[in-house]
Amino acid sequence: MVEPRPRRTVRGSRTGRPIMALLDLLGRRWALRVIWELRDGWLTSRQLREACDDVSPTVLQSRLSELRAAGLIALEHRHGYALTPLGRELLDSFLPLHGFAERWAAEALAEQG
Amino acid sequence: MVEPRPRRTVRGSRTGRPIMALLDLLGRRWALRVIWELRDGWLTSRQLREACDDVSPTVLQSRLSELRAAGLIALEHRHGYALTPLGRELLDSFLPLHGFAERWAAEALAEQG
DNA sequence: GACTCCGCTATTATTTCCGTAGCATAAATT
DNA sequence: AATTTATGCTACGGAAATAATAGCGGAGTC
Repeated sequence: MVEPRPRRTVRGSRTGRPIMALLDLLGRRWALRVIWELRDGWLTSRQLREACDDVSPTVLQSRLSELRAAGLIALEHRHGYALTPLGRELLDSFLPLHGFAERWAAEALAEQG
Repeated sequence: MVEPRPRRTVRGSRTGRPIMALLDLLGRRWALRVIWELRDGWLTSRQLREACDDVSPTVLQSRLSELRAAGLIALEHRHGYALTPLGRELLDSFLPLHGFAERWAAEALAEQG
């Protein structure tokens, strides 16, 4: 699967707008989750696998490659994976989602049990 | 495919934490994009289809059903689809992504042309 | 030199998604 | 009243992405 990059046409968009490349990248399975799980620091690929409910290594490695190519995470020898400054910035950008998820849960419970 | 709801175990998570349900929901193809395209108001399902680069109606309808069940979008007769107040809140939560995408593009260009 | 953990890959089955065509309904047009 | 147009939505077959399991080569450790 092609690695999404800004200013390049991506899966589902012919415009090449950066936001589209980003939505393609983040819309792939486990991509958001991986970034989320790296919020507190380094994780080896196996720790990451555990953290993501034993995701299959095939997809995990795909996502890791893509996220690395996108410059959002980095791999350091004997440490594992971590967010780059850019990746950290991205995480901060959707950190409000966590708070939202809680409100969402509250509202969904109120409505439908 | 099961519709993700908070406090319910979802695809890829046995914990039922709301954030996991949300990441599952938003991690599906076109989910983020649909919310994004609804940022300026009502769109009929066909307008939405066009806006999403002619996404196949099969998947679009799946995402629309899930997003409706999650209470993030609503369908009104003769108007089409629009974000609910909750959905609007979600959009606002990841609106910073747009700004991030632009910085990401700038940085990627600087690094690799 | 056997252990352990690392990042990563091969293979096969399953799930999800795509592309095309088309349905039933309802409003507008002629 | 008949036709046209647009709505939300579905069926079906093929393509693509993901899953599950097993295992590789390398690097440190004891």
